[in-house]
Amino acid sequence: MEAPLILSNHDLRNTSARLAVLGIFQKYTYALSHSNIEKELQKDFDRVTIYRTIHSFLDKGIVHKVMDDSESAKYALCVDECSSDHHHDNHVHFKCSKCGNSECLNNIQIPLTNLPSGYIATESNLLIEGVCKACS
Amino acid sequence: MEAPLILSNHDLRNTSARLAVLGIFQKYTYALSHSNIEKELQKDFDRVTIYRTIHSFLDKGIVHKVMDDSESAKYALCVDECSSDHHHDNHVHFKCSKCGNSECLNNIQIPLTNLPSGYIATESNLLIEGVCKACS
DNA sequence: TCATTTATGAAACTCTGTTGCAATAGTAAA
DNA sequence: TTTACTATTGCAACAGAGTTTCATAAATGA
Repeated sequence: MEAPLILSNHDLRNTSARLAVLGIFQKYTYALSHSNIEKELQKDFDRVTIYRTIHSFLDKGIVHKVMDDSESAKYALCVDECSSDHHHDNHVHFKCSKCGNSECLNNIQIPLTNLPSGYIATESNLLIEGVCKACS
Repeated sequence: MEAPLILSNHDLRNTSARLAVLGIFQKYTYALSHSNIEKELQKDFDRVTIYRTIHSFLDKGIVHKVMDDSESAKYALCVDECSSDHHHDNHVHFKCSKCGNSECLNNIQIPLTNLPSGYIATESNLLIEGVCKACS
């Protein structure tokens, strides 16, 4: 989908900062951190603007947070099922120990797990670490 | 096991900082962050000492890193199978969205996942979010 | 085009985590 | 017990991640 349409569909104004950041997310297949995005941007947006852009994307369900064991948070585009009400809640991510990139494996479902009694699951995230296709 | 014995078994000197931090890990059933530990300590150890203590515990396999979606890293005691060579590599953690605590579910194994061809898994971490027994 | 609302930039700040170095405490052996 | 060696600690300084406030600028709907 076109970036300006994605923004307006999610009730976000079409600003140059958002279009630029969204374009970067669309360009990469793996999860990006704030500093990844900052370096990739041509125009010099303020650090704070980038943080706020990421937060607005998170709020509206355009991107989701990717957990890996690196210091800082990473984000990746949601698949179509995500919305601001309800993030797609069964993510599998793969982090390559060689290149350090984290990819979403959208086609793979997390198998259900039997929790101890009294525990109620609402969301689950599986992070698999190893060597990715490009590095093996 | 007694704290001083745990330290010497893992080739770490018995210092007051390490005994104090290890005592805190033994006291709580859920994963702790650096700041959790700092607040909990009676005696005023230097921030850096606490960081280094956590790192030495990680190195020696006394604690492992717990991933959740919070800003800062959290750590929890390893089960007995861990060693400095080989961390137990199939962790399931449960994060409660009410109290915010992350527990290790040591009895639960992560089901195997079929990866796309070319991907090689060496480790996997499953984070389940929801409501814990104490909060439900 | 105008008024309103939302987004941006700048500065200042907090929190997390690291590094280098000198002083101190543990440990093993004499 | 004392010594000598090595590991650990505290301190200072730093780098990076992330947030808040507020005045200015840009987007949108009328």
